[in-house]
Amino acid sequence: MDKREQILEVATRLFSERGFEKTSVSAICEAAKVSNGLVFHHFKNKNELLREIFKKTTNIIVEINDSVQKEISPKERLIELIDGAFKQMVEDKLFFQLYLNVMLQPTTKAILNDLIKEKYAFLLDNAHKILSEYSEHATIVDSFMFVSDLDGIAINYIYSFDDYPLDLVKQKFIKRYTYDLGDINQKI
Amino acid sequence: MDKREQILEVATRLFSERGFEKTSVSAICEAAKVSNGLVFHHFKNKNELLREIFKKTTNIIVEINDSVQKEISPKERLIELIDGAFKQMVEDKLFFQLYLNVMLQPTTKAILNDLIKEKYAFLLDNAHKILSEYSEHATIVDSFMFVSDLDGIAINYIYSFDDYPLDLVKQKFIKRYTYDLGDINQKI
Amino acid sequence: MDKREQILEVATRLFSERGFEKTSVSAICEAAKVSNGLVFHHFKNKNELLREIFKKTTNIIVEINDSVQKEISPKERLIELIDGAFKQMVEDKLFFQLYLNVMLQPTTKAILNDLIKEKYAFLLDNAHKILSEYSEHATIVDSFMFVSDLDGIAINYIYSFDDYPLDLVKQKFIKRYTYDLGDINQKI
Amino acid sequence: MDKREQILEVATRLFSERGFEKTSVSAICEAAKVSNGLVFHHFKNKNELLREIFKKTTNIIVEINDSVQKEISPKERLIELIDGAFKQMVEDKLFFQLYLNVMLQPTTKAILNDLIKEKYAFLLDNAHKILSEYSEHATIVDSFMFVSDLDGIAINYIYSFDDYPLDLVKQKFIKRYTYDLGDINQKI
DNA sequence: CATGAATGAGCCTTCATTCAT
DNA sequence: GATGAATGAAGGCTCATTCAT
Repeated sequence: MDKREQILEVATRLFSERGFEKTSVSAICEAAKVSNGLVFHHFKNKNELLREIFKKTTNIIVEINDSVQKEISPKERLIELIDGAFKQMVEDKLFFQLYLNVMLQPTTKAILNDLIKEKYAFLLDNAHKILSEYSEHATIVDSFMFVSDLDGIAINYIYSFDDYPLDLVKQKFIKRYTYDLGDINQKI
Repeated sequence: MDKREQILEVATRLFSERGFEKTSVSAICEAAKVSNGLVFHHFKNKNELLREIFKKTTNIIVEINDSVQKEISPKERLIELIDGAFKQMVEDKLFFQLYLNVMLQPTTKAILNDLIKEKYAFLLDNAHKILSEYSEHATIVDSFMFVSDLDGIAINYIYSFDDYPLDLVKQKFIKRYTYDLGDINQKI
Repeated sequence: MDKREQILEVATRLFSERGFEKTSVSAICEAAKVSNGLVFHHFKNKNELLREIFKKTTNIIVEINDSVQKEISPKERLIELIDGAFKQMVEDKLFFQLYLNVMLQPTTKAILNDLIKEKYAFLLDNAHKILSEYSEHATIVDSFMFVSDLDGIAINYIYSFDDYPLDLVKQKFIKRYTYDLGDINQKI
Repeated sequence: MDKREQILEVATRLFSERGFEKTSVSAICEAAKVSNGLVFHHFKNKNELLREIFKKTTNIIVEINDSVQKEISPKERLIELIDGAFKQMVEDKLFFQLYLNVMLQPTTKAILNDLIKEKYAFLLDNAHKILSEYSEHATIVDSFMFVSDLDGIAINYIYSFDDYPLDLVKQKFIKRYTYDLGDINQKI
């Protein structure tokens, strides 16, 4: 049983649940049944551990976006992208918690600045690619909004209270982007 | 010069800039030119100080929403609400930072749970009122999305990198809500 | 009973006895019957504590040198300076231990670099003044040697083994400097 | 390439440069390009490594003193001894650093106590032999002072600041011991 | 109301050392 | 001989909080 992996796993969970600052290295070690020193044998320091986790977990995003590359129509592809994002909100709540938590905390944001920037560019780029394929009127502003909208929904679903109507929101969201771009933009 | 007020002011700024966890009481006292013990004379503890600040600052939200209650058409009222929200993102960046930061941090969220819940209900309610007045087809789901969308835009504007096209986003956003609800919903 | 003073006192003793690196802050606190945090309330950090101690203790050197300024002949003054230095080796062994220890440890030397430099310049200067008054042939090289000699004797007396013949050394030392400079230099 | 030797070499350098306490075993291993465990395979522990190094390096002293045993006059022999000592200060600064550092650090002194004692006795003895051969009036006190003087000069040359006039000091030092003992002692 | 000394728990990190391979 | 994962104690330091004045 790889103890390094074990540390990563436990740390990911605890960082997500409690936040980075509020998760002590000792807490991780205790939960991972590992000595205190081992963390620093495998990772330069707590910050580097966070970076490692961030890199690893954000690859999920890439995978979602990549999985959409099948031989389907642009519209279906767009819907599938949205579908993937919503599915992930439900299945990887922890991941989203970590992602948002880390982005909104000045300290942690500084630690991960380069990685966040990179990932953000990727998201934007991907959204732009799929939106453009769907509608020739899609602008970069639409991509910014697409990403913002998903973030906003994630935040409200995850951090707001239980009664968030995610399914209904999803339906409206799909309608918004399949209708908006396909028809509205061109009308206006 | 009221020292209690001074503490509140400085603490608000520091909490916003550095995050709650990363702002020590001593740091606040130093910046406010006040002795260390005074904070605990005026506030039960650091958590209570945060609650006080949260209560005070979130009243801005209420005020924005209230200021919209003039004698104007529902559409104008909706536009004015959106306008106010976007204006605040620019003018009260710090306030948004604090708000988001605090909501996405498990610890601080727990501290403020009741207050956040209350404020969230208010926002939702207010959005619903204005949206309903504008379109009879507006559902509660629209309100959820309206709030989500604004959160998402705020997050991306504030925490993403400098090049967020806030003005263009705002225009599209207004279009989205004046068009969407007025026409689309009723079609579908 | 001033706890700050108490910390300084105990720390001086422990630093001298065990060396700076090998004296933990906790050890100081335990010995001074003071809580662990208090050290950092009064001193910025362990290094700064050392600097404070160094400043305070090296003032003894200044005092010795100053106490020689009576209305006596240059020769008597020189002898009195030597006398003072030897007396201090015996009475303030701890101080010398600290001084030498700190100067020869790369880390601590770095911490105190400016202070050591300053103190060294003072010693050299003072030696030069007194030697010059005694003999017009005294050069700066004599001052360097005077200081070196005293350091060497201190080191050997303090760190070598019990049988160092300090009194006899002192007699020879006085002879060396009263004879050497008065007569030899002028011959050569 | 013998890894044991490599460890010894690197450790000697690092101990001299940074001091024993401030040199971690890992630092040695990294610099020696050797695994962490190997040190403890070859040496019982860090202390034993220091002892080994001390034994090895202090043999240089013996060699200097031994190299003086040629067929020359006592005065020349004395001068050559002094010459060797001064040359070493310049050439083996690191060695002196280690030697002084270790002697003045309570912890390390304890570790090496027997070895230091032994080496000190040797130095004293050797000085005494050479001084006695040169002058029948030389006493054991002269030997103590001879050793002290050299230590003092070394300390001041190595740890004081760049401007120590070693060459001039050396000239005066030779004069002192060739003149002092040859003439002064017998006068007084 | 206001100060600041004092506390003590907890945090991140370092490090000598052991041990299975 | 050689590796490097693993341990656990200890270190310097931070910080919310209390309390005498």
